[in-house]
Amino acid sequence: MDGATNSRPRTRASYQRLSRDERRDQILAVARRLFTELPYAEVSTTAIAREAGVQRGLIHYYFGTKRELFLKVVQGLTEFAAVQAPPPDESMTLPQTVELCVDLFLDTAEANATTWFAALDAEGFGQDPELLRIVNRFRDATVEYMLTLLRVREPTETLRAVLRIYSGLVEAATRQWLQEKTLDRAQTRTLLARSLLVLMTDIAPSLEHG
Amino acid sequence: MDGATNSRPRTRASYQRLSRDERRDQILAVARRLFTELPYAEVSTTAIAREAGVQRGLIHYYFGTKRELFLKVVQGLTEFAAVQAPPPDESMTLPQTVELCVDLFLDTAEANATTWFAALDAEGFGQDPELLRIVNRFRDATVEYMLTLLRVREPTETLRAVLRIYSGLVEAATRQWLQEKTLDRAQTRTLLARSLLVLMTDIAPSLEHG
DNA sequence: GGATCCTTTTGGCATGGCGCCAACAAGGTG
DNA sequence: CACCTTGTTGGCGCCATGCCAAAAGGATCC
Repeated sequence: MDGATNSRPRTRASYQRLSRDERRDQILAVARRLFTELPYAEVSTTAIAREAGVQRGLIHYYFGTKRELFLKVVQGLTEFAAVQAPPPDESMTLPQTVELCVDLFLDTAEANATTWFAALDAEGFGQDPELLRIVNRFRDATVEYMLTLLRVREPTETLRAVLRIYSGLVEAATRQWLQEKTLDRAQTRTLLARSLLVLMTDIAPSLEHG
Repeated sequence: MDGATNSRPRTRASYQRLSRDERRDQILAVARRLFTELPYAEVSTTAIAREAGVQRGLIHYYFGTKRELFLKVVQGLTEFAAVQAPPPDESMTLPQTVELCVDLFLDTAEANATTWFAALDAEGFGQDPELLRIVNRFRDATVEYMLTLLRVREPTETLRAVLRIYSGLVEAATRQWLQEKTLDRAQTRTLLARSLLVLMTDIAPSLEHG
C-alpha cells in the first residue's frame, strides 16, 4: 500500500477533545438539522462532518453507519414530538376529554411543525423494518396515551386498531392545516374532535362482534 | 484490465436490438418489480441492468437518471392503482353511493396490495417536490373521482380538504386491514363507510362558515 | 514537570454506485 | 452490398460510504 508509511510526518492536527456525550450530542444536533431540511440521500456524512467541524471518520466512530445515525435522529424526533402527558381528570365528560386530547395534538403539531412532519415523512423511507419499528412504537405510544386520557378501562384490540387509524386521520388533517393551509386551526379542531367522538362512541363499538 | 487497450478487438457483443418502446417497457417492468420489493437506496442501477440482461449505461440512455426512472415507476404505479371509474348511478341514495365508493377502494387496495403500498410509501421519500407532485396528483384525482361519484354539485374547497383528509383515513385503515391485520375487510368497510357518511353529511357542512 | 496510558480524532485507502460519453454493432434502407 | 440510423456497449471520472491504523488530546501518576 502506501510506500513510505513510516516516514510520513502526519503532524499538525489541532483539535479539541470532547467528552463522549458532548461530541455525540453535537453531531446528533447537526444531523437532526440537516435531515429535517433535506432528504436522506442529499445529506452526506461529509456535510454533517463539515458543519460539525469534525472529520468524517468520527461519525462512524460514534454511530457506526449513516443509516444508524439517521435512525437515532428519527428516534429523537419521535421522543421529542411525543405529546406531553397532563394528568387525567376524572371529572370531565367524554366530549370534553376528546377536545382536550385534540387540543394536545394540535398544540404539539403546531409547536413542532417541522420536526413533526420530518418524523412522519421519514416513515415512507422504504420498507426499512427498523425505521418502521421506531415509527410504530411512536404511534402505539400515542394510542396508549389516548387510551389513558380517555379513561378506557379495558381496551380491545379493535379499539386500538381504530385509534391507530385515527392517528392517520390526525396526520392527514394536520397536513391540510399546516402544510396545504386549506383549513384553519378551528376547522381542524372541530373535524378531529367530532371524528374521534363518533369513532369511539359509535363506530368502534359496532365493529365488536365475532 | 486487458493490457492491449488499442489492439482490443472490441467485438463479441452479440445482443438483440429492440424497439425503443419495447426496451423501455422491459426496463420499466424490472425497475417496478425491484422498487416495490426493496427500498430505493438498495436498488442499484447495476441490479436493474443485470436483471434486464442489459448494460447499465442503457438505463441512462432511456431514463436519464436513476431518480427519473424511479419517478416513472411511481407514476406508473399511481396510474395503475387508480380506481376504475364505474358509471355514476343517479338512482342511488347517498349511503348506498358511499358504500359503493368504499367497496371500490377496498377492491382496488386488495387487488394491488403490494403496488398500492409501494406507491403510498414512496411519498415519505424525503421532501422530494417532484415526487410529492405525483402523489398529490394521484390524491387529487381520487378526490375528484369521489366528488363525481357522490354527485356533489358544487364542491367547496373545504369539502375537498375534508376528502383529502379522508383519503388519509383510507390509507391508515387499509394498512390496519392488509398489513397489520388487526381488522378484517368487513370491519374496515363499516368503519370507512360510516366515517365518510358522517364526514360528508355532518362534519364538513359544519366547517363551512367564515 | 515530565512520562505514561487511554480514548478521541484524524487522514487516507478501498469499494461501489452513479452520470456520462465515445466507440461499436444490429438491422433496416437505398 | 455499402450505408446510415440509433440502440447498445464498455469504460472513465467523481463522489459517498465503510473502515482502520496511526497520531494527538489530556488526565493520571510518579
